[in-house]
Amino acid sequence: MAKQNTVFKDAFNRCLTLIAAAEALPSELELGTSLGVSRTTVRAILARLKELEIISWDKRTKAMLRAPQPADFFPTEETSSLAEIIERNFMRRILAGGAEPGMQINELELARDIGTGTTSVREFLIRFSRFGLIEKRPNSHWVLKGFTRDFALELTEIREMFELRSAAGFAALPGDHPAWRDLDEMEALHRDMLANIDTRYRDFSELDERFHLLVHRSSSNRFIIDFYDIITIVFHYHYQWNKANDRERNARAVEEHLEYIAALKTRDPVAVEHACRQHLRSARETLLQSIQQPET
Amino acid sequence: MAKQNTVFKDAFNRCLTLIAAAEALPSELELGTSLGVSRTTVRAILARLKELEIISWDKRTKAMLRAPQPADFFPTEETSSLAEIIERNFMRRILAGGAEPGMQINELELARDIGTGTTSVREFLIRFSRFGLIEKRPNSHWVLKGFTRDFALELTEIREMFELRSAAGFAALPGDHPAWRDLDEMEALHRDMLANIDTRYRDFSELDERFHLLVHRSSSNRFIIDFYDIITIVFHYHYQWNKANDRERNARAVEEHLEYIAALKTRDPVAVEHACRQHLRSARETLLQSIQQPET
DNA sequence: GTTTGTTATTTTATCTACAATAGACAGTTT
DNA sequence: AAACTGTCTATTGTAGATAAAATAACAAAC
Repeated sequence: MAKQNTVFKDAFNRCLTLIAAAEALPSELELGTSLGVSRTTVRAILARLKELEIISWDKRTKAMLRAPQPADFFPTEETSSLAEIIERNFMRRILAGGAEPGMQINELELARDIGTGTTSVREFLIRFSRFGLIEKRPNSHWVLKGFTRDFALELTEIREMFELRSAAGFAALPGDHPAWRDLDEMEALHRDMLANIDTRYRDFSELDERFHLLVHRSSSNRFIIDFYDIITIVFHYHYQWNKANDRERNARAVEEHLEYIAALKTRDPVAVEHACRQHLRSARETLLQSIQQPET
Repeated sequence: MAKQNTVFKDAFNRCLTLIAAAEALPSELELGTSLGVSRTTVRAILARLKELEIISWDKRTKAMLRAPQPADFFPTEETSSLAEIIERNFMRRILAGGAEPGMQINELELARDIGTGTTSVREFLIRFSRFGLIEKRPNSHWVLKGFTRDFALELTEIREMFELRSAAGFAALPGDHPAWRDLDEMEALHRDMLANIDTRYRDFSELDERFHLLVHRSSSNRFIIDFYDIITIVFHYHYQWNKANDRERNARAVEEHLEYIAALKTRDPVAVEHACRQHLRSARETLLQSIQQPET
């Protein structure tokens, strides 16, 4: 197999939920842009919808025949791209499993375990290397540097520099900048979550990511925004892995975000810095607490 | 061809210059470590040396038969790794050639032009993408973001944050830290160069890189050190490409480095920050001047 | 003028194969 | 017995091939 048709399968599934609501089907081109795929793929999707007799399709007359059933969807395992599969697999190994720093990483072995070719694994490792957790020895293996205390400290040091700068930049944005509206929206989402924190606290990870990204984007510096990818992936997997006290931790974090947002709105640099530092301090604590070994 | 034997050829050449001086040949293992290659490669080198009748080789008795001739060396074109070739080629295209931002990059075309397989080009692009000059559209092409004024400003913004922090960290190192000796050595190199600036100014690029790396290393933060790769590659190719007034520019920079070094030695945070800012300001000016188009 | 049918072409994502290189182990020499 | 060498195996680096997906072109249909 040269290429899995995961793009098709994933778009097909999304298309099913999309059309379940709407009655009339839009044009091919329109469907393509709303699903984020090309016309070739859209036509493949339409062909399959017709085959399953979910829609009738003759030229530009497309009509719903029946509502999509759960059985119509492709299984979710088949909709993730290879890169996602490899990432999940790899992160599970190095975060959950006992992966000691210094361990060697073998491309072929990794590929076999995941059930994929070496090329994809290789490309993943190259992309992943920018996160500073692995390192390549040319003509030889990769070395796992490990999710150590040092790593967390170095990561948060940069994060704090960047976030303080971004926050100051945000507070200095002109009053008619669209970011202020986004911030209002963000505040509403936080208040919503806080009101129903007992049932919603698991969704905090995603909200957290969106909030900080909003702040960082105001820096309009590609290096700051790109660096946030590292934070995102680390915290994303970290949340999945370390669930101790997450209800309280997240509730506290939502409150801190609200204070941070309020400070931004005052546009007072001193207040912003104070709220930002406060939140960053507890984020660091949370991260450090989850790392067992007291590394040098 | 599955793999070029550039490691062998390069190591062979270095071995020729190495043994030209020494009389006796060391053991295979020793030779391997001093050339930075494995025993397999060392044995291939020895076999060729014997074939060319430069040495006699029987088990552990190895003796020089004649001095190496220029003709014995492999041509330098054959000693660069594929990654280096691709990098040079690509940088020439995007820096020297008129590469407009927004241009599409085609893996296959690039590979054909360079005379290599697509895999290597692809891997290069993935590695290179962390420099923020190109961006990938999944399932589609790469987009050149271009070496624009914006890029230079974003790059120098981060550089200045990191360097100020590193410089402050350096000044705070304990007095017996080995970095102080390295700094003395670095100072001597600068004085040497300044004394013969008319003939030596072309070597400044390399000295510059070494000096700043020394400062950054004191941060012992992998993200700061890694980021310096971007600075290095940009300035490296930038020097090759923009030679206007380089004699004066470099002379001035050497002087600034000496002031910077002197400030570090005082260990006075205020003096350090002042000298550091001074140097960073002129480095930024130099970079910006070389970018023609006044981008938004 | 927008949408579709049709068809062809281009380009990426991924697999497989193979030479170069690294590394391990056992045997040999001093 | 320590250092070195002969031999073998494992792994990486790279090329080439192939299916999925994107892109393009254009006439026909609405």
